Amino acid sequence: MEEMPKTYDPQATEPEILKKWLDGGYYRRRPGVGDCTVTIPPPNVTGMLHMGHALDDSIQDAIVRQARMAGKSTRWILGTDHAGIATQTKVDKKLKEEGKNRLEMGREKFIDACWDWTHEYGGIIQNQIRRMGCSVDFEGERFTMDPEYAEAVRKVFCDWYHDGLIYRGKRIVNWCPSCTTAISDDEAEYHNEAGHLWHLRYPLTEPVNGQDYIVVATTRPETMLGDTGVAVSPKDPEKAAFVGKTVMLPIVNREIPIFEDWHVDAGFGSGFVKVTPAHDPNDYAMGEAHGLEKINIFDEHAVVVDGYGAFSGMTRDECREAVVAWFEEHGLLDHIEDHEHSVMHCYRCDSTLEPWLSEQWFVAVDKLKGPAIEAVTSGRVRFNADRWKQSYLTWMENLKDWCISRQLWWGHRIPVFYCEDCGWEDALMEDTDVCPKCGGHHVHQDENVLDTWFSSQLWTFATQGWPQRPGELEGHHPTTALVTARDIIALWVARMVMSSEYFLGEEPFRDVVIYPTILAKDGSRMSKSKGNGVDPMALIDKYGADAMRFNLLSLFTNNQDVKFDADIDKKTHEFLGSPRTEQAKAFVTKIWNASRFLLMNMEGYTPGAPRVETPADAWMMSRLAKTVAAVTEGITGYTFGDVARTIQTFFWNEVCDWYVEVTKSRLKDDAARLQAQRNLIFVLDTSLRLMHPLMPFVTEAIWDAMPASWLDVDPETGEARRAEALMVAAWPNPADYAQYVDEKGERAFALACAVVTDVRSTRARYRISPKEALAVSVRAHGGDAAAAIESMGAFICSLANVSDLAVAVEDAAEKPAGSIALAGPDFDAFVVVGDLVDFAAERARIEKAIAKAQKELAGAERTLANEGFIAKAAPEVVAAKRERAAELAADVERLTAQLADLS
RNA sequence: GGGCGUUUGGCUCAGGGGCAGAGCACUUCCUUCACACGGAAGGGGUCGCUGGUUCAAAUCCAGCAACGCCCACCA
Repeated sequence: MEEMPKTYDPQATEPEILKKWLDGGYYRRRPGVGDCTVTIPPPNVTGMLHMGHALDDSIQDAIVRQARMAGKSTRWILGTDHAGIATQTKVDKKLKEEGKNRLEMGREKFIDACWDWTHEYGGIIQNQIRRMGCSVDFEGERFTMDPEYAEAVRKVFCDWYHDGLIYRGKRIVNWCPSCTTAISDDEAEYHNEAGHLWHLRYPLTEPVNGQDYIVVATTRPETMLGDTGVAVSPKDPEKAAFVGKTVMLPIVNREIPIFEDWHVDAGFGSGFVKVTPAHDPNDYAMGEAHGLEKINIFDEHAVVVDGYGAFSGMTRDECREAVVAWFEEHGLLDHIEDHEHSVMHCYRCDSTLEPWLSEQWFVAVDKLKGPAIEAVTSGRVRFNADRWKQSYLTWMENLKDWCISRQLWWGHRIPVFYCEDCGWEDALMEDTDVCPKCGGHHVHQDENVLDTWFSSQLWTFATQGWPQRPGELEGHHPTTALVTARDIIALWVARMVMSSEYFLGEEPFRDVVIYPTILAKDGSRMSKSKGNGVDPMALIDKYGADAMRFNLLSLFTNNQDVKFDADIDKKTHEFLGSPRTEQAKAFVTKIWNASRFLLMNMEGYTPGAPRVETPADAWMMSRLAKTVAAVTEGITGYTFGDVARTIQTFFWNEVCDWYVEVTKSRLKDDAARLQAQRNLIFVLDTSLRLMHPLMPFVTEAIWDAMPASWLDVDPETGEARRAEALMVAAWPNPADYAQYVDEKGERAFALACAVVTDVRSTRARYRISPKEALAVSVRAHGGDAAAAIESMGAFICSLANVSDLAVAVEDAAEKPAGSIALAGPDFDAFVVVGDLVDFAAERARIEKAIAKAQKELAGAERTLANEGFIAKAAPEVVAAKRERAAELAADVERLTAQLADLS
C-alpha cells in the first residue's frame, strides 16, 4: 500500500486520474443492461464554457457515471453547435481586427475562416469538458456542420418541403441597411433613446362631427409615405364615429380607411395610429387582418424608392426632416412632444434596424405541434418540475409558423434550386447546375442559410447515425434525459420534440431536466458586458474540479435561480474566490483525510464481509443502507441538491464524527481489530462509490490507493473481483443493503450519543480540562432504554479514548456524591464533578430547561384538550402528541427533582 | 402587459399542515499520533405583510408589497 500524501492536491492528482480514465478507455460507449443515453446540449463554438455549462455538464456526468456503475449501457454524446449568427459575428469581428472584410473576401473564403475558428474553439471547449471530469465519448464528437449531420439537416428540409410543411412568404424582418442583411430578433440590441412623438394631421375625406381632420401620433413620420390605413382602439367610444371613414393621406394623396384593431391602446398618443404594414411588425399584422396594401417605401439601403417626388433618394433621416417640414409648411403639424422609446440596433454596426418586408422561408407548424403537445401531456416526455411543462405547453399552443431562413453565410445553406430559364424550383439532396426540367444551365441555389435551431432540433438522432445508419439508434433513442437551461425550452426543447415525433414517431428524450439559472452574487445575470461572470476553469484552478462540481450540484434545488457567491474584482474582473466552493473543497479534503486515516490503520487486514458486532455498527450499517437508497433515488430522480446534502451529512457528520471516532478503540483491541477494519473498509468503499458521480477525482484517487486485493472479494473463492477503476465499479444496490436497516439500533445509538453529548456539555460548562477524567454513571428508565444503555456501556466507555471520560455505566440507584444530574431521553446521567459544581449556574441551567419543557408541555396539553384535535387528527398524530406530552411531563418532574437535589 | 419564481438566524440557502433546520460567520474551549480545509460545546429566527381555510398554518388559498427571471410590446 502506498502512503497517501498528507494533503490532497487536486492540481497534481486530477490530471493523473484523467489519464487513467482516458487510457483505460472507460469513457467509450459501454454495453450493459438497460440504457442511459444523454446528448450534451451543444455549446456554441463561439468561445469558452460558462457556469451554466459547468452545472449542465456536472449534472450529466453524475447521471452517466451512476448509470455506468449501475451496469447500464451508457452513451454520452459530445458535440458543438455552429451557432450561425453568433459565430459569424465573432469571425466578422476578428477579420475586422485583421483589416479584412467578409464582403471583399467572398462567401467561400469567409466560410473557410469560420471553419478555422470552429476548429480552434471546438478544441478549447473539448479540453474544458475533459478537465471537469466529464466522461463523454470524446471519440464520437459531433458538430452540427459535419457532413453526416449536414445530410440529416438537408433531408429534413427536403422532406418537409415536399410534404408541404415548408413554404416561402413575405415577412417583416429586422433589416440592417448598412450590412444589407436581416438580423434575427434574438440578436437585435435594444437601446432606449430620447425621441419625439410627432402629432400629424390627416385630413378626413368627409367631416365627422364637424371635424375635418384627425391627428395621428408617430415616432417615425417618414414612414407615412407607406401608410395604408389608420387604426383606433375598439374600446375607445370617442373614436367609434370615425370607423369606416377615410382620410386622404397627405403628400401621396392616397385615400386610406380608418378601422378598429385590438393592437391599439386608446390611452396612448392621440388614439389614432397610422398603419404602415411594410415597415412595422404590428402594422404588418394589422395589415394582414384588414387586407391592407403593403407598400415598401425603402430599398435595401433604407433609401426612399422612386415615385415619391422630391422625397425619393433621401435617407431615412433626411426623409424624416423633409416630411416634418412639409407638414409644418402645410399647417398639418399639430404638435411635437418628447418621447423615450426603445430602438433596435444592429449588433454588428450599430445602425438603426429597419423593419423591412422581405421573402423568407417558413415551417408550417400546424401538423407538428399536435404530436409535440401530446408527447408532454401524455407523460411520454416528463419535465422535472410542472412549471416547465406548463411553459412548454403555453408556448406550443401559441406557436406561429417558424421563420427558418437567415441572410447569413455561415450555416446550412437552403437546398432549394431555381432555374432562371424556365422558373423551375425544387429542394434537392444533391447540388445541381442543370435544370432537370428544361436542361438550362442558369440554375442557382437559394442564398439563405437555415436558422441554427433548424439543425439543432435534430440533435438527439442526427448525432446517432440518422438517417445513414438507423440501427445505431436502436436501444439509444429516445434518449434518457436532456439536461438544459430553461431559456431554451421553447427555442430548442420544443423543436426537438416536433422533429423527433415527425421523423421517428417517438419522443427525443424521456426526461427534461431543467436546472436553475446561475446568477452573479448580487442576483443579476452573469454577462460578458458586466464582467461579472466566472470562468469555471478559474474555479478548477483554485479549488479543483470535484469542489466545483460538488458545489454546483448542491445549488441544484427546485428553485429557478441561484446566486453564485463568487467575488469578482470590480475593475479587473478577476476572480477572487467563492466561499461555498471553498467549503466544498474542505469536504473533499475531509474525505481524503478520513480515508487516509483508515488506510493507515489497515495493518493485518484481510478481506471479509462486514458484520454487525456493536451498537455503533448496527447504527452505521443502517444509516449506510438508507444513504444508499437515498442517493440512488436522488441521482436517478435528478434531485442533486438533496443528494449533495445527504452525502455530506452522512460522510462527514455520521461516518467521520461518530463512527470512525467510536471505532478507534476497537482498532487498538487485538480481538476486535480485524472485524472493525472490515466494517470500516466496507463503509468507506460504499461511500466512495456513492460519492463518485459527484466527485469523481478524489474518490478515484482514494480507490487507487486501496490495494486491489481488498475489495469485492468472492466469498466462495476468496479471490478479488475488483474493477480496475472506481468509475466502472459496481453501484451499490439498495436492495442488497436493505437487510441492514435497523430502526431500533439507530435509536439505541442515538441514546448513547445523547449521554456523550451531555457529558461533553457539562465539561464545557464547567471548563473542565479535557485532560481531567470525569466519572459518569447512568441510570436508565426501564425497558428498551435500560437494554440500550447496558449494551452501550462499552461504547460510551470507548469514547473515553477521545473525550477522556472515565465512565462507569451502571444502574446507579443512588446519585453519586459530588455529581450533577443530566436528564436525557429515557435516562439520567450523573457526572461526578466534585467541588467544581457552581450551584448558581447549575440551578439557572436547570430552571431554563424546566421553563422550556413546561412551555412545550403547556402547548401539547392545550392541543390534547382540544376536542377537534382528538376527533379529527390522524390517530398516530394524536398518539405521538400524547407520548410527547408524557415525556415532557416526566422531564419536568425529573428536572424539578434535580433542582431540589441541588439545594 | 403576460407568465414564473423568491421573501425562513448576520450571510447563503434547505424544509413544506402536527417540536424552526444546515453550512458559513459569531462566542468559548481544544494543536490528543486522519484532518485547524479539524474537533467539541454554545448564542442567535414572531418563517415579508393582511386576511381566509383547518382541530392545527412557516407550510394550503386569496390579496398586497419588495426583489428577480423569462416572454411579448413600446404607433
